[in-house]
Amino acid sequence: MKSKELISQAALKRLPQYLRFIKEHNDLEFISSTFIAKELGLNPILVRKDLSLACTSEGKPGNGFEVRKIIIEIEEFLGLNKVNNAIIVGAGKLGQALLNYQGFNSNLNIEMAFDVDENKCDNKKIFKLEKLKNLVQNKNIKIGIITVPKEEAQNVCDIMVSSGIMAIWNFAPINLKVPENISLKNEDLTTSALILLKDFYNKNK
Amino acid sequence: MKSKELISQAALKRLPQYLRFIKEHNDLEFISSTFIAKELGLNPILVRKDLSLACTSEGKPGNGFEVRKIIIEIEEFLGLNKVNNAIIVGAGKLGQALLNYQGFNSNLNIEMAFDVDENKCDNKKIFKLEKLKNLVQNKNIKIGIITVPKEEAQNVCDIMVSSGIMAIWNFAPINLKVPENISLKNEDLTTSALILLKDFYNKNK
DNA sequence: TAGATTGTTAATCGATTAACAATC
DNA sequence: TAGATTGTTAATCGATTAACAATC
Repeated sequence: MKSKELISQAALKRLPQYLRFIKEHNDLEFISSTFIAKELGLNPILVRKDLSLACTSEGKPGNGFEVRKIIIEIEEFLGLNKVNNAIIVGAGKLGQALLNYQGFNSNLNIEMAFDVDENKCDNKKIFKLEKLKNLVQNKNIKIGIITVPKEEAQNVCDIMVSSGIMAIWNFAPINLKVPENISLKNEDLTTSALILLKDFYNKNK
Repeated sequence: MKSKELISQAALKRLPQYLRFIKEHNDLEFISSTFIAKELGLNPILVRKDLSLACTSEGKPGNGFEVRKIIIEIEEFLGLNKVNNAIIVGAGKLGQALLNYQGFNSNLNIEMAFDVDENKCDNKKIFKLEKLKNLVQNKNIKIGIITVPKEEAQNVCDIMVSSGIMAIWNFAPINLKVPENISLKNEDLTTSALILLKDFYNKNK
């Protein structure tokens, strides 16, 4: 088995895009990097490079990659076949949107939701925040999602960390402080909107 | 006025982070790149470089940057003082979350929401999708947000483009096709979650 | 003046692309 | 065989970091 370098953040963002595209063409037996690249507006060499990092099977010169195989291999590489149990704190609109989100390929399973107000949402059971530590530890959950207002985010984050949560997906617009062994991903909607607007202004000036 | 190179995507993502941090310290008269960098876990030279791209005023050797001034200049650079009117299509939970989101510094103003079902949300007026083109053109709105299921996303996107929308913020997990003069920002929650999970597994293996 | 910090120029690093021989 | 595509090695490009003289 060839030893693999650590994949870059950039490549990691492209892989789900490839996967989506390849799955849309699962009627084909083979798919080439040329084709993928052209449709997604990327460089074919880049696509090959990325695929070589994620896949164990190799492409067939002249034909491309075996569709059936690389779908499985990319999914395997991205960990899409594992179920990851998570909790969410903050049962406002955004929290509920994530609770109901169909997009997570059963890869991320939000098992429980917490809020200071346990009646926030009518169609799901919401637990009081105080119960978090106990439940998280009993169920051995390692992933936490923060969808509370920014004023409460650091506090919630600290509670999560002290309860054994090791990966935090933060939707509050604030720079959270976490120990460095904790994985943190900020989903900063404000910044995203800003990037879009900037691009828009650049194109139209 | 010194001519500025086009700012990189990476720098553009850091600037809001700086801004947030600097604003938290608006009791100071001066703030140094050293201090900002240390607190945010970045390289001070990088911070200086980024600030030099966004700000017109220069730092004072030995002291740093004038807090009052660079807050204004970064906001100006990021366009945070402009109000950008937008529409949203898809009034489900995620759409409602965005409609109610307090985080957009009044920078992004979602003026109207559309859905196939005009009774989707009780506390806001939702317009029928058919009315989009007329309303968007009358109000001269250039920014559209897509929060519909992925099956409908491309159709909604096409309607937006043909109505004059020039910048699209897409929350559906699908690769939309848009003409190249249109700005498109995909907010792919699935991919985000995946990046977090990957990092988590890397750290804990 | 000494200490801190600046902005600039050059060096390094990593990611993307080009060139090309090998293979189906 | 000819055409298409592969994976690898080397070149390029862009972003980050280092070195350092200038300034408060």
